[in-house]
Amino acid sequence: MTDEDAVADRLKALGHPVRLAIVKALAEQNCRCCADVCGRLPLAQSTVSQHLKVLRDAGLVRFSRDGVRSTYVLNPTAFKALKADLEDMAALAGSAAGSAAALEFDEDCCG
Amino acid sequence: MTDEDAVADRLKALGHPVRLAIVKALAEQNCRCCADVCGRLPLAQSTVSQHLKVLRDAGLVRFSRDGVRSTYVLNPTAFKALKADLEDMAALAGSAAGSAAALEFDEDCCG
DNA sequence: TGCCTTCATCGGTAATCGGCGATATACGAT
DNA sequence: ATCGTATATCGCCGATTACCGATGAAGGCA
Repeated sequence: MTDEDAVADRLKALGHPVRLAIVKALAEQNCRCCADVCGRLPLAQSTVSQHLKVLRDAGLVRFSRDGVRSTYVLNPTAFKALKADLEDMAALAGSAAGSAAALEFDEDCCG
Repeated sequence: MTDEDAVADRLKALGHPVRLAIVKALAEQNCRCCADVCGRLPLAQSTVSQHLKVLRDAGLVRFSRDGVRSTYVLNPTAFKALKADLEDMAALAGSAAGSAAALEFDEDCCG
């Protein structure tokens, strides 16, 4: 898996409203087991477990089993990396748009 | 569509390696038509057009028709907004992880 | 041992996605 | 009017996703 694909996987993992809600839930309290997350969402436990697995596989969430419970914690490193990627894209988008505006007077772009 | 869903849609739109490559291509040169993007990717024109539509529908890319050509330009506002969302999440993840680390000495979390 | 709780995984189903070729649209040039 | 170019859309398909209920695995407790 290339680096780009890993970024795409993480973005894709976050690209679902339920998983965004799960991330929010995990952020609200620092320590959360699966049942807690289930309690906040109108979804079956199996569904929530699968979404948690997606976040886990993407590396966005760390997980440890404590006896019967599983504890899920957001992985700050992954989120920071993703933030940096978005920053890069935003910078590129900004400069591209700036140049494009300048080119409104220059019709022979798109060669 | 709620605000959260819009964020999810944008993340989802970026959550595909081909679409990331398209964003990169659009960023490299400030002005790009569909054929240019097609030239960089080993995909059929119809496929590229559909990916561009996904990016367009998500609001990540602006588009205008100049005669026969379509010009696609990255939308810096959308990228900045997404960057801000990721910053928020990274901050939440950071504080949550910090508290979780502190809780390594406090076993009675998770109710 | 047997029961309860917690969570993960399996199996099935409906919906969506990603890709393609073919076709449609729309414009410029001849 | 016709042709060629550039792009969008349609129809189709195989693969994947999202959801559920049911089942399985494993710890805690009586």
